[in-house]
Amino acid sequence: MRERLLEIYHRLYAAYGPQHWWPGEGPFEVIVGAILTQQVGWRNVELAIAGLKTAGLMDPESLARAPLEQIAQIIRPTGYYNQKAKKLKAFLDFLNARHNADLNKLFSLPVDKLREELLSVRGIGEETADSIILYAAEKPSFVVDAYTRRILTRLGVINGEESYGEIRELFMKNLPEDVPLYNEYHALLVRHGKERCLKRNPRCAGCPLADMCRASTEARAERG
DNA sequence: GCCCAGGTGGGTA
DNA sequence: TACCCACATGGG
Repeated sequence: MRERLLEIYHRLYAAYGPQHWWPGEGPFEVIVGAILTQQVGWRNVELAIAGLKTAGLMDPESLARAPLEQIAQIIRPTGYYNQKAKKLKAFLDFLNARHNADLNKLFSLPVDKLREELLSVRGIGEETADSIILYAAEKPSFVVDAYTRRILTRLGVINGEESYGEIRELFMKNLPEDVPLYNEYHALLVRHGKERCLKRNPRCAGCPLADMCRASTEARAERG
């Protein structure tokens, strides 16, 4: 499995190159972006982040002081804006209550404890927690998303029914614990996922994983 | 007009 | 546990 996961990584890297994730500046902006990107395209998130910066709210203190309604209006382009405004507030309340509003204190926790605390915040689920750990705290926690599941299923690496935690463990138990590797791997899976090759490129022209896809399809056919 | 996008939490059986 | 639903805007 280790060789297989590394082969996929090397193919994607050769095809797409470094993705320079996370897009954005600084740990707080990464956290805000991780919450705002839930179930919405990144382009919409950029609009919201620009709006927060213009309003002078892209720091924990200012955002914590801003009225919920103001935040909601600024982040409208990301959809679910009322929910997401509450999620941002919930994180800030947590940071203030548990870590004296200091991101460095939060990030000084061991990964498991950090993950557990993030998951206790209303509105932060597994993917958002892992995104914050990996891309804001820069600690090793593999991020699994819809593209990850779709691509691995297509390649026959998983059957698609696995839980988030099972897929995360598949990566973390088979790959070296390496932050830059986790960073690039997840970013490349998203990059590849956006190709939508199944819909728009049925013949897999130029796809770096085309032969692996075909082998998986044939193996499935043989099993019946 | 329709479908999808770097999810999450709450409710019901 | 396994579904089902609400949350909502912008781009193809």
